[in-house]
Amino acid sequence: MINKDSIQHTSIINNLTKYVDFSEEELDKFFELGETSFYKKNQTLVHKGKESSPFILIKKGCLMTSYIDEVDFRHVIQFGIDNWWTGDLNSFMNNVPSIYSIKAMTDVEVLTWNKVNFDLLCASSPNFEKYFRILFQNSLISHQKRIIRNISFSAEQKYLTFLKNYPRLELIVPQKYIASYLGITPVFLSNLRKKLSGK
Amino acid sequence: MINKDSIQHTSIINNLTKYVDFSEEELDKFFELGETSFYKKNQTLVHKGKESSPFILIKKGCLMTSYIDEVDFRHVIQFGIDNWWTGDLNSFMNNVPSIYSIKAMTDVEVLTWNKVNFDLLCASSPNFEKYFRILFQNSLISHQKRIIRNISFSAEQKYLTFLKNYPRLELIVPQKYIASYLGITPVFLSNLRKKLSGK
DNA sequence: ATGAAATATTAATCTAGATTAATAAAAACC
DNA sequence: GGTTTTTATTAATCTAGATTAATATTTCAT
Repeated sequence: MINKDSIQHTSIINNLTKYVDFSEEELDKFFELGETSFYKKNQTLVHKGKESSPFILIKKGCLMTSYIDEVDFRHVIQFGIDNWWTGDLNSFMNNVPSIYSIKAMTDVEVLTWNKVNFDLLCASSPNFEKYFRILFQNSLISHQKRIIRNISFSAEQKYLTFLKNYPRLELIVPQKYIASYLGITPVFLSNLRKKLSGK
Repeated sequence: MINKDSIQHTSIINNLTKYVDFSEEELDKFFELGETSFYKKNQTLVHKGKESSPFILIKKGCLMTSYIDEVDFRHVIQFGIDNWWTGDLNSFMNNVPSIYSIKAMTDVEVLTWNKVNFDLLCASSPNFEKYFRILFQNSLISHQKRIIRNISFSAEQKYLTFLKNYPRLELIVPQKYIASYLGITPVFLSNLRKKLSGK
């Protein structure tokens, strides 16, 4: 049975089958257990300290995940775009309130799984365990690289790397959030940009 | 069949069965495919840019993973102790030379898997996929927390958090490596320690 | 135990990036 | 389309942490 949405789902399927050889039925199960929803730009999907986070696959658009500290200061920890997974993993897996806030930077369409459906999915075939193992593994590798950058790069190097890694995002996301992601102040990022543009 | 080493392996088994319900046979397979080796303090297990990294489970002792940059400057990215997994995941999974150097901080005993044996292990039972999925997932959660600390904590906060997270390590590991792990200079860490001791 | 090498401390100076505050430019709203 | 709100720029000042260099301490090899 071919899924009704299969045309829109092509790029997701390409992504899934990149590492694991899923059958038609498995793919159907995947979409069947996921729930599609839409959010408007600037809407908050997950509120810090309130509901637990679902596991989110972004179909279209851009989401921003941030940590809000004790003095209500926002620290951006991730941007996600088309085909990226996001969500507060800890909140999701252990059903505790999210420590992050997740907000739409553009209108977005997402597929989400709650813990129950995620467990059903994993239980339905070991291929999903494998897929998520590899997904987390790759994510871990890039998190390690980011830590190296944090420790050893200057603000300028971090910014240039960001531009390389997320070429589109500068046009979509307010600069102050990019500064926060890089761990620098918006004022300093503005100075940096001026300096770089004069080169 | 009870494994000969089973007494020494108790704490590893406790760790494995914490998240996944492994059978006796599965545990046997685990130890059968892993290779035990011993290293002396200060020995380098994995050389940056040379061999690919195995996947390493530390049975006893302390390993340090560091990234050596273009100008041969060392950036410590992880300490591992008893029961921790370590290794250059990317190098291991894709069979490319390690970008990290892994060095023994104490005499160590490790169990290692090469890619072939890791794949055999994962293929032998979906329980291993599940175990590694959860392992990577948890590791991801703590990497995210570390990124938040990197972005938002002062050197002092980072150091205090380090002491809480790794209470024993300060006595084992030269201070300059701890400074590197925190992303500060050894000189500044020394100043910090003096300031803190006077409180 | 003794000397050589590695590590840690201390003090002086310097700088990348923070902070504050005022102005300019963009977005958002009715 | 004008007004309010949010975001970005610019400039002046400040500080956490870096750098350099000299001294003290610890570790290691013989």
